Amino acid sequence: METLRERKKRRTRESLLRAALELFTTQGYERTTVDEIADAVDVSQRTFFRYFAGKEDVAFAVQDMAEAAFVAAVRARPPHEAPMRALRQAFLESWDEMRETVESVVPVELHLNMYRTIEAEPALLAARLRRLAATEETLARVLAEREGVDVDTDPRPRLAVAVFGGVMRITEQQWCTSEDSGPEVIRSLTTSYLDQVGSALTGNWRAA
Amino acid sequence: METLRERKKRRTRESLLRAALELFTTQGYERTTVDEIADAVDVSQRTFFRYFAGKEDVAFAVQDMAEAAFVAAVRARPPHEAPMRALRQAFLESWDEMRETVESVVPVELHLNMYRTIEAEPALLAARLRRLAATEETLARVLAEREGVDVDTDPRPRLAVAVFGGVMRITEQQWCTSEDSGPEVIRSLTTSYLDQVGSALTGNWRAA
DNA sequence: CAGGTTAGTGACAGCCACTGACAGTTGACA
DNA sequence: TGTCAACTGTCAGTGGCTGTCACTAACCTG
Repeated sequence: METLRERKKRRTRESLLRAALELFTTQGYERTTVDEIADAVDVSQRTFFRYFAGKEDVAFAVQDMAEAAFVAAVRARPPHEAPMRALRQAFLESWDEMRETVESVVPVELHLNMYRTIEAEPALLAARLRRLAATEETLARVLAEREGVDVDTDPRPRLAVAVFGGVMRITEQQWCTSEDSGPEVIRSLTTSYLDQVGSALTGNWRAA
Repeated sequence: METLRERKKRRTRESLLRAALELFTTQGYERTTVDEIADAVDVSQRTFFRYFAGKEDVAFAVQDMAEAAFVAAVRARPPHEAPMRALRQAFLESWDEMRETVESVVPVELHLNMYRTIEAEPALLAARLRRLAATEETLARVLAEREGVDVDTDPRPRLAVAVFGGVMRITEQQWCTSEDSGPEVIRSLTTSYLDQVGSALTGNWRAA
């Protein structure tokens, strides 16, 4: 049960989040000031900073939720599965859940537009990559535990996750530049790219 | 032949660079203000911003030089070489040249300390990852041209480079946390990790 | 339901990175 | 030596972000 105070808090937070994404995607991240976001929701600038640690935080609030769902899906995979397969299956499986999680806060369309904005704005791209790195560290530890190896002495967990993360990043990038922006495209691009990693490493691409 | 004006400019720039790295590595990046850097060289804050686009730029000035040398080395590899091998060989080969390039501006010791600082400070790590992504984009185009494939339709150049970049990042990370910080360690770590990528992808690590 | 307690808020002042405008200074060159 | 262009300093201003303090609204206890 939610108290009145909590309800008000949640409404303020979600209003700020939504207003921020709307402004970021329409007029750009750099060109949007915190004052504008606060004004759009009719609260003081100081209040904005009580809900979000900074302008960057609000931009990634939704992505963070989706990524958390993905990490949880990886944790839930059967332990006998090979590492790369666990990552792949977790991604495909958590797809619908991620969508629901997102939809509960902001329109999916808005969330997808944010991906394009992030890719276009250097400041956001840098933050995105750092966050991705943090997630990769978490995933590496999960995989290491599953396989019973020490993440600090055996580089393979980190290597596997780095490759997977690289594929995810390239997928995002390609999806952002492509015309048809349906959410299912990401899904097929990811599996396609994962399948091609092997051949990408063993040179002589012309033969194919 | 260098004119007096040019000499003064170069001296000011290198003084600023050195002072900045010294301050960043000793007292931290966030805790160092641009005013401090300018004061250390006895120049106005405004002048600092005429030499460097921002606080971030000065932090990566040396890395940028080293990376440029690496990219040039990749370009110089014989065209018949397989992509991943070209990257690996270029890295090993350009090692000494990178060291010379660095030494010509700041002490190598200082430069190596910056790697640790970058890894430790979130703001710098984010910037580092974004710059690495930019370099990867360049490398992908170089590889694509070598192999005669289209970088926009064939994902393999970007995939290969992403894997290589991932290995480089993990190498840096591991090297930063390890005790012995000799420059040769990076070299051996890189080759070792590159050799293990294959087995990292094909699961069942316990068997090894 | 009256009281005090606590959480959330707004207004203000201040720090720091960064930029534009303008004026002063110094090296280059005829 | 005088002129021009490059370099620099000063000043004012913007935007992200933080600390402080007083005020109000919501909660809780008797």
